[in-house]
Amino acid sequence: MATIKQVAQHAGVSVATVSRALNKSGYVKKETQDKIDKAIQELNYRPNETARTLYKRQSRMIGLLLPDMSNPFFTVVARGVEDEAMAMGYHIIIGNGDGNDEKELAYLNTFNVHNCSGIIASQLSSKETFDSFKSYNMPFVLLDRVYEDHEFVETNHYKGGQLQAQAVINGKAQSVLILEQDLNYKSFRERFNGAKLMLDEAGINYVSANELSLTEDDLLNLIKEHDIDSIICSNDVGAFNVMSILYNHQYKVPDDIQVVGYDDIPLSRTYSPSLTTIHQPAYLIGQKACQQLIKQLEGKQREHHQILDVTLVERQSTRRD
Amino acid sequence: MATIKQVAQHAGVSVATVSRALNKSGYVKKETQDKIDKAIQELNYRPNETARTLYKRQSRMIGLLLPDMSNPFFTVVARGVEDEAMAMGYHIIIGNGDGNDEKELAYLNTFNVHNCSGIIASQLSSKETFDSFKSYNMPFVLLDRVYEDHEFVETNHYKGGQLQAQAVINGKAQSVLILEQDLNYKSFRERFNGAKLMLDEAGINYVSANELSLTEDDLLNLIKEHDIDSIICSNDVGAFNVMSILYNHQYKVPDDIQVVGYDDIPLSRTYSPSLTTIHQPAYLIGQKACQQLIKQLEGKQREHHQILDVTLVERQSTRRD
DNA sequence: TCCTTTTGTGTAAACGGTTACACAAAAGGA
DNA sequence: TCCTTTTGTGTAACCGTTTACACAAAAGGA
Repeated sequence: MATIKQVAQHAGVSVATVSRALNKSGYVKKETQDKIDKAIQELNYRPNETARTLYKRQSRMIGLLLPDMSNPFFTVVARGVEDEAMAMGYHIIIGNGDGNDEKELAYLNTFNVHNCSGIIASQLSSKETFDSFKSYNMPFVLLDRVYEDHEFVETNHYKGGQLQAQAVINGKAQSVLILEQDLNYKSFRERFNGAKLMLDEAGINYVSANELSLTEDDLLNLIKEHDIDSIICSNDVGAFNVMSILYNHQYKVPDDIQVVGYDDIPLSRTYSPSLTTIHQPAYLIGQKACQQLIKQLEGKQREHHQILDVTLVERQSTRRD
Repeated sequence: MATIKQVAQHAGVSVATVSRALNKSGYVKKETQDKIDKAIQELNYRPNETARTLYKRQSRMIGLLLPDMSNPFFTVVARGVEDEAMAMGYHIIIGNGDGNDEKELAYLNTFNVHNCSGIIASQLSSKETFDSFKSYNMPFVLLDRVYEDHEFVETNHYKGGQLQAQAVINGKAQSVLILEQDLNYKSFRERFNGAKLMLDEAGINYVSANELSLTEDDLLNLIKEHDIDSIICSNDVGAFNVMSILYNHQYKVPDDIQVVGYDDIPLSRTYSPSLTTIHQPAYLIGQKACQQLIKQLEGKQREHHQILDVTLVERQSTRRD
């Protein structure tokens, strides 16, 4: 690879001039600029980002920390981040935290020692991790599973919960099972509260259980015991799981039991029966978070808390009047 | 952030000694080592990777170029790469090529100017891109959609195609529709050939069509026209799509039409009906590719062409005797 | 014309590490 | 004891950029 020194030599100027020409900083005579451009062409020169980063103490890289990119929701978020970053001339170092403190901190460290200019993170699994993040003094934006006292992009989970309830109410629910996830996260808690409120108001019975620790037998028992006719799941992948179990035990969806998901991942449209779910603008979340981070980096004005809207998508897994 | 200079000062030694202590290169007296360790502790020092990279002209980063990480198959591959890289002390810069020459070259360039030590790439969309990759003289390993004359990790696509045919033959297929994808890729071509051979041998009729350009109406027409009772899809996501269309037009899977996918993405197990498909060890592919690349980086001996096995997973979307 | 400002360029010092080289002290061998 | 080898450490160059500073030439204003 050619270096700036070689370009300078080839063009018969100093490296400082080449650098100025390159970055359009400072004065450069037209002729000189042309000579330099020609030299760059001929040597196929591309400035070394590492050297740049070292001097500026800032790389044009963004650390992206997700719980697990195998989850289709986060995959789409990641694409949103990635495309936006690419468009703005940034790049992504990706990490999967797996809800594991140590891994999260390891990635935080990685991002730091690589002079990433900022971080986009979802689900810092403990308050301590979050505090560590703050202590690094790197710009960062939280995503989806957020802490109130920091910049974030999320969706309206409370409304999402309400809409889930609305969906089963539309299908004349009598006895509902709400499958929740870790209620330590504000997002899950709000969905849960939203759904409960709505069901309470409608005077509909419900029970709840933790989706993560629920076995197939647990589920079937709950259904029998409470005569469940509607299930609210904490995400689409979970809903598919539930529907699969129902299918294998001769429950008809939505006639015997209706199911509503959360996320609206791409497959929920083509699943059969297609899944009624809450649409979260995953790609947009990623994009917005990236935009917000870059604004933060550049010291531009911005909203510190973006809350995006969610909508109910009614498909075949719930009943309709 | 503390620098090596500060550590040196704090410990009362030179930077060279600190560096040697850090990297366990060269001689360092036990006492000195202890002093340095103490200083590192107290200053919370972590060496700056950028500076390291600049001198060594090698970062511990690997560029990962995928067609599109929204595809669950590649997501899992990516996790395999990521976990393995993490375990070996490397990190991943990720890029989505979207089957687009320009993007692929842009990422190649990014990886290069960031001094990535190597690249793992899938689907270089043209021979020219592939040649560009070679011209950068960076170590790289191809994945899944490979060129014969370079190091790669892939699966046995020919066998995969045969197994797909086997699956529908097991279900007493009479008239098969094969949905293929871009036959310019060896992988798709081999699957196609494998399936055809198998069907020919069994004396079963088949027609084929390109899945990417196929509309819903096209599909329904083909089914009617050729009295199709079995469909071989080029991947699981495509199979879900097909099943969704069949479901909406009152075709029963597998009784009227059986469907077989390819990839065995996580959801194919919970889909209802669960999908008969070809299991590709996606995670393992990622892992192996990463291992192979790192061996290449370290000049270690290795297999240049790894071909992993695939298996048929028979589930509910095909008939059985 | 002389003085001031603008334009254009080069020299050299950073950025934060690694390592070649030099050299001194300690250890080992005769 | 003297010589050789091993051990331990520091100085300074280097990696490839950016930029502060110095300075000269050109342009502009009176």
